[in-house]
Amino acid sequence: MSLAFNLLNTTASGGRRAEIDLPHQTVETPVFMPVGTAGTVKAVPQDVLESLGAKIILGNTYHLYLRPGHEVIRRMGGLHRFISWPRAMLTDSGGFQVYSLTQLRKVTDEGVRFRSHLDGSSHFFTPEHSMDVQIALGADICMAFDECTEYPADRPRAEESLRLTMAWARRSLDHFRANQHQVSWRAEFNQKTQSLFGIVQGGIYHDLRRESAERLVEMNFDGYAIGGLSVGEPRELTLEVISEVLPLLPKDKPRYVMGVGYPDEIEQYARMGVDMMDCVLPTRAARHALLFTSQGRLNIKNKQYAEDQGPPDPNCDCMVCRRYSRAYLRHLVQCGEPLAATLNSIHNLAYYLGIMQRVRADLAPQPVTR
RNA sequence: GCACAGGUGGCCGAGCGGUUAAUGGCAGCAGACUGUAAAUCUGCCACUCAUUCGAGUUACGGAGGUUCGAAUCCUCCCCUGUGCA
Repeated sequence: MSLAFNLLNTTASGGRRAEIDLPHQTVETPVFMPVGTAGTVKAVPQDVLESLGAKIILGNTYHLYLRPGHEVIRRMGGLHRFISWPRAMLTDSGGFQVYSLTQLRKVTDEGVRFRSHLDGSSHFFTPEHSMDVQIALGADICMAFDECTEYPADRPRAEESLRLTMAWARRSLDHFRANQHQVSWRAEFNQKTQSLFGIVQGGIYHDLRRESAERLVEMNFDGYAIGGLSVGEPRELTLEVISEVLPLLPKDKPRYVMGVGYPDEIEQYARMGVDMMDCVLPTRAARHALLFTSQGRLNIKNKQYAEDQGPPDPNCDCMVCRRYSRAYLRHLVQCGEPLAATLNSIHNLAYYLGIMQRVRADLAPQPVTR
């Protein structure tokens, strides 16, 4: 008893409008999930996230295990309570770190040995360990421990990576099923527990992707993610892989494309039938002074905005655009003021969440006309 | 007034006879960021000409001098800091 997926409408082009009932929140999809790796969506307070309409955010197993430690978080009542986030959460498994910390880890069949990027200490992650940490954290959705395959990966490399991810998916699922009853909030939510998603890998090879999807579906996860994308491959390939994999996934379960994307990408994928997406881009770009607007990219630190009294995006009614000028935002960036990161992040998240809201409206069941 | 220590490109600061248009850092200008080792990284940053390779000009407080060659050595002057009067 973990998750209920209520499909409300499907369009001809494959787009889906649905609701995912999670213990902490009902999430309307397609949904964009802001990334809060270390227990914070960087620079944005939780109450602001709520007012922006964010219904589900991410946390990261690897980072929170290292600091403050999953046992600390367990003792603090779980991640929701620890960071004071009442809505839904999803934790990534650490699989992406197998990819991104390539200089700091060693992969074996058994698991991955990481050297901490914080202090160099050694830590061994297995699928079982990732599940234990994620159960301690207590997010509504957990992710199987995978290896995010890099790009480019030649055929033998993609096969080997897939073999590993599939074996780890099995182990993740078995360990998760055996231990999911331990989640701290189970009694509070009518015996509901966490959900576990499997992750499709296979690089850019369609048959590997297909094999991956089929094997995961057989294992019967609560939802399915497409991973290993947005790791440097051309956009057309990303699109190709998503198009190839989506039809292979069960229609009655959530589909999640991990780590995407630019504003036009998330809109495109959502209209194709992707239910969930997450990306660091809106928040990272914001901290680096790049705003996404209805008129395109806006590098707010550019000199040309020094005396621009207009709002960052004239077509945006977010709390930042309603109140502050481009000139002021640029000034904050120039001064290195922390508020720059906060305001820029709020706008970018508002923009991303706004895109999803529009797409959801478009995908909603239309009133019958006759 | 005397004694030390100094005056280097927008700022700070290396260099102390030749591979120096001058190391670094900051500021400035621009670009990149896709399940966050990222409030990070990359490029440019004297002037003029050239699309590129490049060419030329002016530069290390000022003026002289020594030397094949000076930001670097010498002389005088100006200025700054500290100490003593």
